[in-house]
Amino acid sequence: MRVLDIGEVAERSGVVPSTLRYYEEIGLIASLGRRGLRRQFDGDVLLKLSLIAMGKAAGFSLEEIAGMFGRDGRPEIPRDQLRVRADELQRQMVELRTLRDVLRHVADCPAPSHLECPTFRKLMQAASRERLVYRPSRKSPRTR
Amino acid sequence: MRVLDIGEVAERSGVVPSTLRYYEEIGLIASLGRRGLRRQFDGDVLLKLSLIAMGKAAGFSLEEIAGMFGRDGRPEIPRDQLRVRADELQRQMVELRTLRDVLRHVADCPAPSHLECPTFRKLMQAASRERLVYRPSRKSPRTR
DNA sequence: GTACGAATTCAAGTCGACTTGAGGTCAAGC
DNA sequence: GCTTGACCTCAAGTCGACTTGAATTCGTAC
Repeated sequence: MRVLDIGEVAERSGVVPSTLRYYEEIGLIASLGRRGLRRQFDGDVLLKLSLIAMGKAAGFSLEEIAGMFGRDGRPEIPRDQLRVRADELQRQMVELRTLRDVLRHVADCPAPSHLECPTFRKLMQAASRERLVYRPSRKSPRTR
Repeated sequence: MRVLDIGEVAERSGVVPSTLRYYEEIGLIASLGRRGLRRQFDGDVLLKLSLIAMGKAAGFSLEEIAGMFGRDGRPEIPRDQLRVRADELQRQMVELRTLRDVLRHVADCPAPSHLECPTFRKLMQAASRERLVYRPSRKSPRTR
C-alpha cells in the first residue's frame, strides 16, 4: 500500500492530525518515519483507524483497543474476549430497545403525569428488571 | 409518600450520597429540607433517580435530563425531542448489531489476517456505510 | 454529658480522550 | 533564496460526572 503523510491520513480518515499524533503517542498506531518533520503512514493505517473507531463505538477504551493489536500491528484479539463483548453488545441492544420504547411511550402518552401512567410504570419496571438503571457506568461514544 | 433521609435514599437507589449531593447542587433533584444536617427527600426522588439513570443510559447529559423536568419536578419533556432521541437510539441499535456481527465474525473467522478476509472487509464496509466509523463522539454510559 | 457514627461543607483531584497554544522547523513554489 | 503553510513539540487546558479529603456538626445511645 501507498505511503501517506499525516495530512492525507487526516483527510481520508476524518481523524484530525492532533488525534493521530495522540494515537501514535499512546502506541495505538505507528508511523513509518518522517519526511522532514512530517509523519508518514502506511496506507493500512486507514483500516486500522476504522477498527479503532469501531472499537470505540463498541465501548472499548483506547487502551483495550491497543491490546487487540499484535506487535505487527495486525488485529490479534483473544477470541473469547470478542465473544464476551459481542454478548455485551447484544444485551446493550436489548436495553436500548426498552429505552426506545419508554421514550416513544412518553412521547405519545396523553397522561398528565407519566408517574401515574400504568404503561409508563410497567416499562420502568421492565427497565429496572433488565438492570438498565443503577449500573456502574463507563464511557462510550455517541452521535451528536 | 414517605420522607427519606439521604442515607436511605442512597441505600434504596444505589446512588451514593456524594452523587446525591452533587445532583442537588446542579439542581437535578431537590431536598425537602434538613433534619439537623441531614437532607430529607421525598420518596418520589427514587423514581426520579430511575428516570435520571435511564436518561443517562439513553445518552442524555445531566444537563439535558435536568431540562426534562418542569419546575414542579415532574417529567416535562418536549415530545418531539423524545422522538428524535428514540430514533437516534434506533440507529444506535443498528450500529451495535453490525458491530456485534463484526466481532462474532472476527471471533470465528479462521483467516490468518482479518485484513485479508473478504467477509471481514465486507462487514467493515457495511459499518462504514452506516457511518459507524468517523463520527463525532459523545459520552454515554456502559456496563463494566 | 459525652462518645460515636453518619452527614455536612468546600476545594481540589480524577479519568479518558483529546484540544489548544506558543514557539519552532521544514519542503515546495515562486 | 525567501515566503508560505502545513507540520512539529511540549505543556497545559477542557469537559462531564463524580470522588476524595480535611475539618466540622449533629442526633442518638449510653
